[in-house]
Order: sequence, then C-alpha cells, then structure tokens
Amino acid sequence: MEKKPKILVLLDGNALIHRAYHALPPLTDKAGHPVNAVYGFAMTLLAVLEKFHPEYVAASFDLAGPTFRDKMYEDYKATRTEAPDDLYEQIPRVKDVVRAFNIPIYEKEGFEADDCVGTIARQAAVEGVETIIVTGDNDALQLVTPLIKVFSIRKGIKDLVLYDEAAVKAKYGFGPEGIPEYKGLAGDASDNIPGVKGIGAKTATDLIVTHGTLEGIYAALDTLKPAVKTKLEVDKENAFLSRALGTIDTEAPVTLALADAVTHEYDRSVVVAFFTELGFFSLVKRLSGENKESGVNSKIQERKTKTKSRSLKNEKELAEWLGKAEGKDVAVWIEKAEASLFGGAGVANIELSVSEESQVSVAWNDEMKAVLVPFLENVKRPKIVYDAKALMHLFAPEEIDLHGIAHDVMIIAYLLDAGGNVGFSELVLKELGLEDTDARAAALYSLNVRLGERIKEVSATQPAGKSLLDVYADIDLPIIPILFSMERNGIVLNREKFKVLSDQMISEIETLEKDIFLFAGKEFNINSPKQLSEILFEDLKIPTTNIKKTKTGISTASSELQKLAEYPIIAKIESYRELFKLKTTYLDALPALVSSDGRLHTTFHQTVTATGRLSSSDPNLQNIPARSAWNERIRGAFEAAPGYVLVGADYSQIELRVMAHMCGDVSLTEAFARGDDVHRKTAEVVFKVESDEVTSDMRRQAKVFNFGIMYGMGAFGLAQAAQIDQKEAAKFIAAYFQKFSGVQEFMNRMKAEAHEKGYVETETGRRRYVPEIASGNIQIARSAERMAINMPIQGLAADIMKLAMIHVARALEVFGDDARMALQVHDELIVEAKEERAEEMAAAVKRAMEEAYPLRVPLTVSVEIGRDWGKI
DNA sequence: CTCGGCACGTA
DNA sequence: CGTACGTGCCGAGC
Repeated sequence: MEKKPKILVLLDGNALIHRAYHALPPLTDKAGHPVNAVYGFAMTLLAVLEKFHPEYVAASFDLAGPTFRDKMYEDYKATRTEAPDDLYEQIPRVKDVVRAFNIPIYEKEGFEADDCVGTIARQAAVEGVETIIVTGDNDALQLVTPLIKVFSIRKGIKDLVLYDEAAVKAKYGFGPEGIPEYKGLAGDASDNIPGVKGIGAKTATDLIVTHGTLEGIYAALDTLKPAVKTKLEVDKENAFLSRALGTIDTEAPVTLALADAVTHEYDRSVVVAFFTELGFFSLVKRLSGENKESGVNSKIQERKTKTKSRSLKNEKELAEWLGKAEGKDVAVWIEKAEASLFGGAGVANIELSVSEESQVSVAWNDEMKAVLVPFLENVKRPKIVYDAKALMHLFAPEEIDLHGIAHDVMIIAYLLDAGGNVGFSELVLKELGLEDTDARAAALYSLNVRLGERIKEVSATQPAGKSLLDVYADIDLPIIPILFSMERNGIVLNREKFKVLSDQMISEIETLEKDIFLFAGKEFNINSPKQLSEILFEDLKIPTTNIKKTKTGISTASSELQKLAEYPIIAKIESYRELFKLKTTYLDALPALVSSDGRLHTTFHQTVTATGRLSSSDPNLQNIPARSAWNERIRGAFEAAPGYVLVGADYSQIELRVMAHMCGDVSLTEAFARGDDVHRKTAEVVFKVESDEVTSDMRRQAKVFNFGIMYGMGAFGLAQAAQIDQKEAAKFIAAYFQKFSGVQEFMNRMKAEAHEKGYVETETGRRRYVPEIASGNIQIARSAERMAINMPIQGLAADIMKLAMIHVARALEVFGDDARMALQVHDELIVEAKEERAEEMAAAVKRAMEEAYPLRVPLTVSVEIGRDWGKI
C-alpha cells in the first residue's frame, strides 16, 4: 500500500488578512477595535485544520520595511494605496491567534510572506512532506508542484479552491511555471508591476502557451505579429524586470523546522479566552464539543448541514404549519418589497421558523394574508423578530397591528453590549459563524436562542428585579409599541411660520456677510474654517496667542473666537454662524421632511446610545433650538392640530436627583427633600456665602458646576466651563466634595467598579462595558472613568423616562383619540391633547411621570399647556 | 461620489 | 483635559 505523505499547511498571513478584511463587513470587539480580518483569518484557520487534518502547520507574514523587490524596482507596489489603519491594527492580533494555536511563524526582513512560504514549501518537499499553501493571492500558484498545492480563496472567505498542477493549467492555459512569465508580459496592476505595455491577458497567455518562456518568446520574435513584436522590443527590459519581480524567491533565508510545526496540542483555554475577548462566540462553539482536551489535530465538530427552507404553496399548508407551531415561539422575518415609485416599501414575503435548522417561506398575497394577519395580530402567538418597531411600520399602511412580540433580537443584542454592533448580518456572522444566509428566520431563531442564553447568564449574576432581563421585559420591550405610535403620530410643523422666519434670516445673514467681507477686505467662504482662519490670522494678522490649533490649522471654534471678542469682525462671524446653522439645519431641512399629513415623523432609535437613552433622527427632533434668540420662534412652528393643544411635561433636574438618590449624600438629599433650589445651595457651598448672598451670577456658575460634577469634570474643565481660574476651580471642587462627601464616594465607587469588573450598571440593571478603563493610555483610561461615572446617572434617568412613558401611555388609554404622545426629548415629554381635556390630561401625565420610579428624593414634573412648542 | 474633520444644535 | 447624541458643510480622495 502506498504511504500517504504527511501534510504541512502553510498560511500566507498577509494575503489572508487582506482577503478577510475586504470580504467581511466591519466588525468590532467590545472595545471598538476592528476585528473582521482577525475573525476571517481565524475562520479560515479552523476550516483548513478541519479539512486537511495536517501533521504540520506554519505561517508567514510580511515584515515592515523594503524588500529585495523594492531595491530592484523603486516603483514596486507604488500605486498600492496604503491599507487602512483598520487593517494594520489587526495584524498583531492575527499573530496572537497563530501563537495561541502554537503555530510557528516564519518571517524575514527584506522578504515578503510569499517568499517565505515558497521557500518553506520547497524545503518540505525535500523531506517528502506535501504542502498545502493557504492564501488569498493567486501569485502563489507558481509554486504548485506534485508535492505543493495551493488552497486559494476565490471569493468571500468561504469559497476556497485547491489547485494542483492540472487545476492551474485549466485556469490559465499554462502550468505553474508560466505564471512568472505571465507577470513579465501582462504585469500586475495591483503590485504596479509594469509588464510589456500593450500586452494584456490574452496575448500573454497565447505567447506563453506557444513559446513557454520570455527567452523562448524573444528568440521567436520574428515569427510574431509586427504589432506584438514592436511592443516586446520596446519593453524588453521591463519584461525581464517584471518577471523577476513576479517570481517568488524560494531561496529566502528561512529554514523550516518540522519539529516546531507539528500540530501539537495548544492550550484550549488560551484560545477560548482569546476568541471570547474578540467576541467570536461562534468560533468558541466550534472549538468545543467532545474534543475538550485535544489539539487542533482532532476532529472539530462538523458544521451543521445547510438550513432547509421550504416554500409553502397555499394557505392550507400555512394554516397547518401554524397549527403545529401553536404554543411555540415563532421567528418571523419580513422580506421587504422593493420601494415603488409611488411610495414606501411593503412586504414581499415572510419567513417563519420554529427551529434552528429549518424554516418556511410564505408569499405575501391575499390568500396567505387571510391566514397570516390573524397570526400576526394575535397577542397570544409569541413572535421572535428583529426590530419590531420597523415591522410595525411596514404593516401599518395595510392597517395590520403587529402584536405578541415575545422577543426582539435587536434589543437583546443591544442590552448585552450597548456599544457593539447590532446589525443583523453582523450578529449572524459573529454568533452563528455564517457570512450570510438565505434562511433568515431560522438564523433569527438561532440568534434568539444564543443571545437568550447569554442575557440569562448575565442576569443570573445581577440582583433580582434589577437585571438585564428585567430591563428587557419591563422597559425596552414594552416601550416599542409606544415609540411606534409616537413616530406614526408625528407632530404638526407649520411651514408658513418657517417661511417667514427663513426670509427674515436670509436678509440678516446677507447683512452680516457684507459686514464681514468689509472687515476682511475681500469675499470668502465664511463657512470654511480653513478660509476663515486664513482671513483672521493671516490677512488680518490677529494674534494667535492662546488660540488652540487643530490638525488642519488654527481653530476657529466658537470657544476660541470668544477670546478675540475685542475684534468687531468676531461678533459678526459668531452671529453669522448661529443664523446660518439655524437656517440650514432647521428652517431649510425640516419642511422638506414634512409628510403628506402635514406632520413631521421622526424615528426614535432604541439601540444606539451607550447609556440607554433614545436617539432621534430623520429628522432629529431632540436638538431643536431652545435657548437662542430665535428659539421660541422656531419651536413655535411645532404646533398642535386644530382643536388640540400641546402639553409639555419636564422632569425637573432629573439627573441631579438621580445622583442624589444613588449616592445618598445627606446634604444633597435633604436639600431636595426640603424643596431647596439646588443650584443656589451649591453656590452657597462653593462660594462659601449665606443663602441671601448668592448672586444670580454665582447661581449660574454653580449650575455649570453641578453638571460638571456629574460628568466627572476636573479642575481644568470646570475652569474652562465656568470661565474661572483653574486654581479657584480646584478650591470649589474641594469645598463641594467636603460638603457633599457622598457624591465623591459615589464617584469613587463607580470608578472602582469599572476598574474591577470592566463595566458599570444602572440601578435598573442596564449595563455598559468600559474596556478602555484598562488602557495604558492615561487619557483614555480617565475618559473611561468619566463614562463610568456618568452612565449610571444618565442611564437611570433614561430608564425612569422610559418607565414614565409606559405609565403615561396606560394613563392616556382612557382618553382615546383625545391624547397622543408626540415627542420625547430625554427629560421632556410632549403630548398632543384635545383642548377641553388638556388640564385633566396634564394632571394624569404629571402623576404618571412623578410616580414612575420612586427615588429617595422627590421627583417633580412641571407641565405647561400651549398651542405650540414655543409656548410650553 | 464618499468620508473624516470640524462645528454646533439638544439633554 | 465634561457625558450622551445627529446633522450640515468643507475639502480631500476616489
């Protein structure tokens, strides 16, 4: 019996990293570092180990610095655009993966990974070992011999092909030895190898097939077509140079030590820990199974067979399927129809699944709808979905009310890691190890299982009633239908009011512009920080002492310009910027987004912020101007419908109260309990004066101070914000912490917790990971500490508001169509109410908000009623 | 055309 | 060198 040769798998690290990086969507770990290339590399590594069960494994990487090719040809790889930092950042971690598996790395200064691979493969062949080169670069095909094969990526990262000599010949028409000749003729644009000008793929192949080598071709020059002959003559030097550049050096100064490359056991826990850190849960799963203690050589469990998707032909089959699914959670994936010319996208078809392995798909037509709609609307049929709110909008135009959302996987993923990616395809890749899938309902089902386990695991370590699961069940899930109806309700925007404002603003802006050009002595683009700084600091020669620099020049930020208030042009620029911003961002942009019902419909995002707040976009209605001279007029264009009024309900100082609640500081809680003006109280403390000596200026500074404290501000920042001396600021902080010692203890506690555990939590159980806290960079670590201080405060305030909205929604049920929530702006809720019931309703809203979450200090809400937002 | 940097609106 | 966001403009690079 013929003895089967032993196999060496040789990884071309750089080529694989490049392929993985470009083939995979951006992925990040919890710290926000890109990991898609690391992930792709690790997947490929596991796949080849599984497939070939090699006796030996080794890897090669490029080293920084010029190679012998650069010495030969100074333009080598000159056109190659610098790979993004996102990619370079990942190379050390790829090497860590290789090391975690105890795989030796061969690299040499002055040589590319290719050359090391070629040399090692040649040496292995001498030992009678068969080599399989794993790469993403077809250059390596020139190395193929009976004992050397190339396993190369065709597309994506999953589609790999094993090339032997026959396969190379089939692909190119000539064998491996022809590839350097091919480079000599046709060149290689990606490496800036010139080749012979005018000779492309076709001619090059013909020439090689007929004449073999460059030498052969040049010997037969006279037999060639005149045009080809001329081209070859002109570029003869380039042809030979290009061939040399394109030839892999198999005599690189590296020596294979087969003993090191034996696929000996690796420390499984190291690999698991590393994959976990990277967030590669699907890969951890592939490592586990029966082979707990074994090495890479052992069988890694086979991937599951392809998920089955069956198309249901008629409503009878559908009814039967749904009948069998009775009592089970059904994963529902909606396939959106292409948006039509006449409006939004509808539903094309629906996939349903009650298992990880299979699903059914159902066309969205009248017959099927007759069965589907009762299922979708049935509160008692639990559904697993991804982004329930978006689905509600998809169904809403058809007047279908989606109910019975048991799980929203988007929300679960967000709660598990508010900073991470929550895109469906990213989750499918990270959690299930699938680049993409056609069986989305089955994938959704699987995701719900995996993430469901994880959220339970985390919750088991948290206090009862205050866990991620509780946040999920009591806050983030129930608020979905409320946000949906708020988005659908929208708010009236009076475009006529905007038009009047806009016209006034245009003339003011023009006046300001004229004045500015007069001061400048010429016209320029005031909106360009670059041009503006040239005018100010070069033409007008305004001294730049004390002015900050940016990467691109001297800063023209408002805070910097304020230092130059003595120059009359500065005030004009400030006003110009303010008006220009207001006009473009609000007066011009908002009317364009008003829909046919005359109302603006924002989208609230529930899975964006790191703290648990909502965000708003398209348009963002959470940053409508509030304090500028024009504020009331802009807000005034947001109106109630005829017969209705707006009720605005604001939490008063909710974050300060939350902080008082959490730290339990005696002075602070007492101040709130007495109903004191807390900013005034703070002013007394830091300025060391009696209550009646507090001036309005002191109170204003104290207010800045209170906010600063909650953000973990230091003396420097406080000095900046309150426009005072840094030394003075330090004294204020000392005085503050002496009086409110509980606040300082709280801050220290949060910092300690973040250092110890890597995350902080709100009292409700919402979690934020702050891995940067372990950074060696003191700036980054400090910044993480501030996030750790702020998140439990901002996050609990956000949760209180969400709970309040749930309570308000319930309280408003009795009002029917006479009341509808319109907007939420973090600590403010705006409700549209039938005029005659507004007072009654305002009282109900106030009560619901104040009682939403009992704190150690009173939680007070002020309500205002008015025709428009400017009046409330 | 896309994207990073800057600037600035809100809580 | 104070937290959390979204958007508009410019200018560089594709």
